[in-house]
Amino acid sequence: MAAIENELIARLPRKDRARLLAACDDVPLTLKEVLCDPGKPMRHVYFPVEGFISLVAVVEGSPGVEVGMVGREGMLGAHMALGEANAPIHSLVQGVGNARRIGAAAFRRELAQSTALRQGVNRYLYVLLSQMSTSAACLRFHMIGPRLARWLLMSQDRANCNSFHLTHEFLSFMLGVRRVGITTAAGLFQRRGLIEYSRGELTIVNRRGLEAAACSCYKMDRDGYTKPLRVPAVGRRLQ
Amino acid sequence: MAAIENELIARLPRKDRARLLAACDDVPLTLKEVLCDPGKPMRHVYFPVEGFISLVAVVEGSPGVEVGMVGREGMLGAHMALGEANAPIHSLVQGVGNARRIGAAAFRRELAQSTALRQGVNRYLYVLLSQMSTSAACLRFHMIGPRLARWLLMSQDRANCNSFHLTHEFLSFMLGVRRVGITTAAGLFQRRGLIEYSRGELTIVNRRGLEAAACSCYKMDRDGYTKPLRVPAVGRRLQ
DNA sequence: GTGACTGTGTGCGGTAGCGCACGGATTTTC
DNA sequence: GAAAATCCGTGCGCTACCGCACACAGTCAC
Repeated sequence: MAAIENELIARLPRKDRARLLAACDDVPLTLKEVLCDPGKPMRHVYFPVEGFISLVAVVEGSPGVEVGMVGREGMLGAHMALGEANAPIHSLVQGVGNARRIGAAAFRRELAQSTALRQGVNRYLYVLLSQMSTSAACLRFHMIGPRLARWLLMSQDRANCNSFHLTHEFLSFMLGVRRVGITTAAGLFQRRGLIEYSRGELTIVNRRGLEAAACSCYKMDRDGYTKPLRVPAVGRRLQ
Repeated sequence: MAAIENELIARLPRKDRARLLAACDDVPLTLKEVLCDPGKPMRHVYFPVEGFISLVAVVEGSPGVEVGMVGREGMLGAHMALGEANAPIHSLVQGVGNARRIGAAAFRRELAQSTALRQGVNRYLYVLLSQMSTSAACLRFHMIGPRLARWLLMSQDRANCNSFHLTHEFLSFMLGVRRVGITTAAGLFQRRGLIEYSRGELTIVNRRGLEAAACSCYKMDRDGYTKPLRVPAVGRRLQ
């Protein structure tokens, strides 16, 4: 097993993990690659190992906005476990890296064989629900600066690396604001020594400072991943 | 069986339905009743028959905002099927009526016994995910007027009745805007003959007109409930 | 090296929605 | 029937963000 592994996979019992990995391909995640479109059937399920994927909601009259992020802690295509073949949402690669990929049918077979996998996927679906509702409110009430800080921190957590390639243009798309809004907010962070960037290469310099600048949703998201990992015994029965 | 029934329950095979109903209480949904708080364990699962429930996300520095609606077409507590006892979000009764209520443990027993119930709940979870992502984007990009129209239409669909008790104050809370914003938008609708209201009693007069005034998210939501009801055969295996 | 392209900074007018505050109208309370 | 509470309308200044447009600096292609 690689030194670094997707966490849902890493938590599986050895036997289940081996079987799942045997059914997986190792694929690169290339920047801005579109992994699925809403309403279209998904052929594969992805377990990111490095890099991460953005879930983007699009409505009429908008270029889209990010409502969720999938990194090493999660997976893309969890809804397959709900018996739905079609993707509910756009998703595209945001941080380059690589992922374990498994075909839809094979994934269903693994689900049928592994209780632990079902548990992990279900738990992740729950986290996703919580994350989306938080994102919705954050999107509505919080200002660009704090949201940008949150986004950068979340990316760093998932990409596991303090510098990544992203332009203001792209960030503005993710946060659903104007490019200029990003320029202003990022410029402020740069002057305060929290980040540095130039021509699409952004580096987080002062993580603590950024945490202070982020809205509370960052903390909520983090808690979302750690807290629900313990479920009461009675809840495990059916998984 | 009552002339009107929750749709998830109505779709169950007769035997499963009878068993589930036997385990249910019939409870009234009273206005502004809080059915669960995030992070706290849920004791019951609700299947609304009439009336509906709002899912409300709260973040720091906001009074909250609605991110989802549960009516006859859905249920509150679907996450139980994911093995999580704790509610992911606030939910409170928004339209009075009544619901089938079942205890958490009993619900898990029913899930274990009924494939059809598992299918229905899973499908509904999928719908909820789609609905939330749409809501997030709608919240961000659409203006008060169209959002208000959408909200009224969605309520009407769920409450199954063209007039309900709600004040501008409450609407402003649901949509995450100022009360005055609602007054302005609703006043316009009233002058255009789409709705009528007075002291907390609001009536939809011209549904067509309201549909024209609503943002496209209304249609997206509707489609969300109807379209995914057909799943490819291969997807059913595990449910 | 020249030109094309990409990424960032700045400026300007416009506006949807905000916070706050007050006034009038109807209903409820006692 | 007087007092209190609820609900709705209006007005005013403010601000965060929008759309648009342009200038400038690295970077890349050839």
